[in-house]
Amino acid sequence: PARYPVPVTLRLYDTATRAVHDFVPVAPGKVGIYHCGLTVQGPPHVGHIRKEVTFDVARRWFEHLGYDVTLIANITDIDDRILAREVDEGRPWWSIAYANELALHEAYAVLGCLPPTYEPRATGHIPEMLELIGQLITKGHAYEAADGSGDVYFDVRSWPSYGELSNQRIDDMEAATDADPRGKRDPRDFALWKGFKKEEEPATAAWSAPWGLGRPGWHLECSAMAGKYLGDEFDIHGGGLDLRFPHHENELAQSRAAGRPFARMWMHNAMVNLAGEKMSKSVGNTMLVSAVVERVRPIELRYYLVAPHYRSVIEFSFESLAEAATAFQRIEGFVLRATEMTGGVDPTAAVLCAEFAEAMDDDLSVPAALAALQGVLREGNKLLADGDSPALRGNLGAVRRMLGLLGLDPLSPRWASRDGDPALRGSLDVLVRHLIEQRQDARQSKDFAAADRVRDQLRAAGIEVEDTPAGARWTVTSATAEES
RNA sequence: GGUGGAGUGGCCGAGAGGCGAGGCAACGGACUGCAAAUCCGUCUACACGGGUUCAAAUCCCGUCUCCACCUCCA
Repeated sequence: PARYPVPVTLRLYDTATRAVHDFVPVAPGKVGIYHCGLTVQGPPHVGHIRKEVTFDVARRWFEHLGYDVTLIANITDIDDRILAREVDEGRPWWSIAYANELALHEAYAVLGCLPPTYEPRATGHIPEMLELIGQLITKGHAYEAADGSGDVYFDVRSWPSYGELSNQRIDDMEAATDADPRGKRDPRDFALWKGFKKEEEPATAAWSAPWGLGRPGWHLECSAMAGKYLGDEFDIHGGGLDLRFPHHENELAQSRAAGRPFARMWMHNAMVNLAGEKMSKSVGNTMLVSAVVERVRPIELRYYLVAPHYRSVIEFSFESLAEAATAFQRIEGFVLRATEMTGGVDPTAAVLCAEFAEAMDDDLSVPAALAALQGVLREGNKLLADGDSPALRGNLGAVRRMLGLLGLDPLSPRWASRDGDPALRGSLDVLVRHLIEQRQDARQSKDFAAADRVRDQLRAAGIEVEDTPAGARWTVTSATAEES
């Protein structure tokens, strides 16, 4: 439940003004966030999922601050590329879109992202889009194409502040579309509605409109859906930085031209690069989420994506990914050992570390927040040597609280598959304990060769034994390899 | 041509005028039968050339390199 009023502590970078501002919500205690989901022309890659993870962390922090969060992420399930794939794949475009939508949901779940409040599909919002186009035509900001194609364009020259988001002037832009005027008044005018081309496109991809059969333009979809679920004015519009222009610029122009104030601020995450270039389908250098999670555990991939600041470019490599996994294992190791020692704590009851909160309030500075976590963790590791104690419980709770806010608590039910079936694990524990006792006896009688033999046998089976002040503990180290 | 962003120690990755984030790796020490884990310590960096200042990785000028956007892109 939201606390009212929520004190303003959060500062966020706004792409439109290129500065950090205090976050002041449209409605007290509430925050509405819209971020552009996926054009479901293929399964999600690491770059796509970085965006999901970024907004998932933002959402968790807003909720922590007491805001009632409405998070909307759309699914663009109709566009040129999806239609083009119908021919390639030999099945209907809508089937391809849906399959990729399911793959996106799978990736959300695998990476521990909370589902959005709602995930509207473009094809389900044609009436809202037609209404918006109608308003724009009435106000003189949109027109039907002169070539009889049935297209409707936004008239950029009619909107003086066009370019405000990306800080560009129309006359400075490269007019790449000059070669193909398509009945436009200005080459930079963009399509709100695309007339149906019956000889090239399936009939299932056409809707009727006052301007004839057709389908919506990409930019329009987001304006219509954001307006429907968040209102004419809402708090944050997000997405990948590559969408700033033209997509977000166009959304902003058409929404404001229709008389809607639209997003108060814009939040963009930086790209994931691969081999020095933005990961993207057109470049052909994508790394699918499904492929990466065969190499590292999903929680480790999440750590890799969350740990740098969201506005810093990530240069993807398996080397740096492996390093992140090692770094995370140190954190996880403490949580696991301290939980064994204390019998577990309730992280929601823990006090949140002030440095962590300050870092997160400062434009979601996860790197500084993790540094704060490391300090608490180091203290916890010292306490661990002395056995169970209220202080250790405090540190464990604090660490898990911080991790939970980043979606990285290894004991969250979300990651429960880590140790496999609990019943199987119980059976395994009986057997491993038996071997550990044998080793213990051998050590007692100083037969270290025999003791080491037991340890080596277990290691060969993928089980690592460590001696602690409280006795030996074991962990499965090759779990991921065996599962896949 | 236009609009933004970045170049930090072996690596990853923060910071943004003075007090050296953090992690990984390496090395030394403690602990251990030996390990593992952990703790303590070591390794003193900011692309280059000028300038401002008592003081510059941080500000200014110039140069080089890289990335993103101006075409579908998270």
